[in-house]
Amino acid sequence: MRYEAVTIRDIAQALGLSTSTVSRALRDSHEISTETKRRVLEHARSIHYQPNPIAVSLRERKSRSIGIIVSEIANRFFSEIINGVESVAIDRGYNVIIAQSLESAERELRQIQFLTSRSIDGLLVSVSNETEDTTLFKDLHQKGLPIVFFDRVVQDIDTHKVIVDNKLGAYDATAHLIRKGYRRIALVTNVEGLSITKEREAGYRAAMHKHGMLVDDALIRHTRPGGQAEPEAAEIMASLMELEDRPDAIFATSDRLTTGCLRFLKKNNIRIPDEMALIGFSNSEITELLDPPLSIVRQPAFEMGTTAIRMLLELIESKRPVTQFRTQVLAAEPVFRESTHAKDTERVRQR
Amino acid sequence: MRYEAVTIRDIAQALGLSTSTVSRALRDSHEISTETKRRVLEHARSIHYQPNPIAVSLRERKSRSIGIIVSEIANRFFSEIINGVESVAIDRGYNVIIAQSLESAERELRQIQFLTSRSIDGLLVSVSNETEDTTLFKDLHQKGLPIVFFDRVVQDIDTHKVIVDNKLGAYDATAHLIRKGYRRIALVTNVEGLSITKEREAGYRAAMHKHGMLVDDALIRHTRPGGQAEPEAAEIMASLMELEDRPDAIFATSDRLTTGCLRFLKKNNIRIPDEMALIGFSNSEITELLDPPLSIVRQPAFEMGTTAIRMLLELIESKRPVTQFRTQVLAAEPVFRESTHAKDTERVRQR
DNA sequence: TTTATTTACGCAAACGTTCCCGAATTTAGC
DNA sequence: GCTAAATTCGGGAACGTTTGCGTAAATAAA
Repeated sequence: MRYEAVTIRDIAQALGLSTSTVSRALRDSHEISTETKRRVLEHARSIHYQPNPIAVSLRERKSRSIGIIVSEIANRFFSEIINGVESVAIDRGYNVIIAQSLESAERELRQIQFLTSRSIDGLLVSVSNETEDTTLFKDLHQKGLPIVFFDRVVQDIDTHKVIVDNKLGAYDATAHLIRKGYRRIALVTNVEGLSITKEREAGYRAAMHKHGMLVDDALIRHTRPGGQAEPEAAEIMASLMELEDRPDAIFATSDRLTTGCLRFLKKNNIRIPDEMALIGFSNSEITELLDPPLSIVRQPAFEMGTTAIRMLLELIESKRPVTQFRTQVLAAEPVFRESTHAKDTERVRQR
Repeated sequence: MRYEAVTIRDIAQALGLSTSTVSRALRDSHEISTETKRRVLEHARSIHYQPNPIAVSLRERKSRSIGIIVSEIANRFFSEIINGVESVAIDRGYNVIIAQSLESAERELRQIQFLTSRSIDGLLVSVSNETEDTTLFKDLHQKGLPIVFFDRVVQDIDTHKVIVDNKLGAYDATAHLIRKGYRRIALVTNVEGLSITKEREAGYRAAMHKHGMLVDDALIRHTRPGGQAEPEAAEIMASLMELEDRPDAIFATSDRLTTGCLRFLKKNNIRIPDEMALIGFSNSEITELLDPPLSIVRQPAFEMGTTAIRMLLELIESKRPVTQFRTQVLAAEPVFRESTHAKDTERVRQR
């Protein structure tokens, strides 16, 4: 069921040349006469010659393709990143193979093995929320496979990384809530071990302290590793609502968590923001169309993708081993809308 | 910058065997003694042997990877399809290479060439809204490359296809609007040449006729090939609003168009559904959280992905050329919410 | 015992490239 | 004129597999 390909040998035979000459002619080597080059190029075009990339890969020991693994494609944040990655990869002649872990460490392992076994030239990684064991990445990195981490990075591997300023983003969101008069601010956040979780929690705490508010650990809730964010957000919300001293605002730190919280609030007819304010990290393009329009912290996902792939290509195409690594930090952009409007009491005061 | 791989030859030398014996042992050939097999397997595991897929591909002339091209990844409908594709591909040992055309015929061509040049075993295609020239697909198909079209299919290529029942879905949506008392129903739809556009328009017309309403062509609007759906939806809406006899309902036939219309209506403070009802094809998971909750026609995207890849694998793994092709039709599911609630007058009448 | 058959393995070609060497021919240097 | 240096090309190995064919040893059949 395979369609027969035209090879370099076909050209050679047709023109009475050797395969080496044809190969060199096609690659515009200086040691081939212009006349021969012309003949080869012309004939190659006429029979629609296409080099076999598999053979080239085998010979060159590289594939001009890179792998990217994210937790899930159907998440605007990640698909935007992928768009960014693809946009520059294509220009540079690289193919990108996309894989998703679906927040499963096992599946992540399997996908990575699949990718590396396909001799990709480099790897772009945002780890799943379930991965604790990072030896696989360490091994690959040590073996010389170029890796760039983005978003959810693993701390103790020394390579290029690109993240957003999660701490500042979380700080801004929290400070905004405080300014608007909210006092009991719950943090509905990701799995505890994740780099982004730590950073965002730090931002939350910093804002609270800065404004002289004490942090109630009962209001800080993490999701479970490997779990589904949306239903977990609902669980968390339910338990928060049972507190004798309920929160008056929610800060959710991911797309799915935010919509999960919103869904819960609407289902239970809890008015936003009067009874409960809501702000969340999100890259959805329709948060302003929600009811109410949602305050969010938006991450520069596309840009994150482009810088990550640029860093990776830098590693791949470097002549000698790179030892100087950097972590690029992008700014997150808070967008404040109705879901965090000033509290009733505050509104009165502000008049 | 490449990490040295462990090959079959390493195993052979270590065990004093030939590469052919090792190869056969690894593939569990019957002509290798169980004892030798045991030794080979054991040693292979101990040194973390991983077969080089590039070499296998070159030898086998197939790559165990398939390509999929969609208009854009960052669209819930397509990312769900991809999820479906991936879920069965992984199980069957296939890798899927994802590409997006971004509604550009040129980019589509380039991506397809890239995919095929990487000797993929098969191709999953939903064409861009800009493609008119389908000779590329015809050539590939004729050369024997297994192709399965999904969603936006090209009519005159005889191969497996999977679509949703666009006509029925559009019929349901339109009939629903009519039942709810809307009379001037505008159709904001995709590029004219697209298969899905024709089918959905046919459903719209059928519903209108069935209910004894005449179709006003001024209310049927198509987007331009290659354009951006959201801004175009806004344009279309603006021009519809300038009609002396305005529509009282909008039926948008894609995700982006629907949100584009919604955004326009909200920006111009047009009340939904009182001044204008809205229903649209959409696979967004948060349409019920919008303001107002949106009536939609949801497509079984994941299932579309799984059936498409199954069909493709059927073609790929078939021993002899397949000549009997089928088109699988999946049912779309309408979900009615507030954005198409009964018209004021109708509401009164219904009491 | 001899012959036929099976078992278990090695040799070498092939997949389509690239590139190191060597060699023939032409050109330059004197 | 002769040597040295370009110039232009071909031979063939290599990348890591798989597999057709050959063959020695072991076993079965006679």
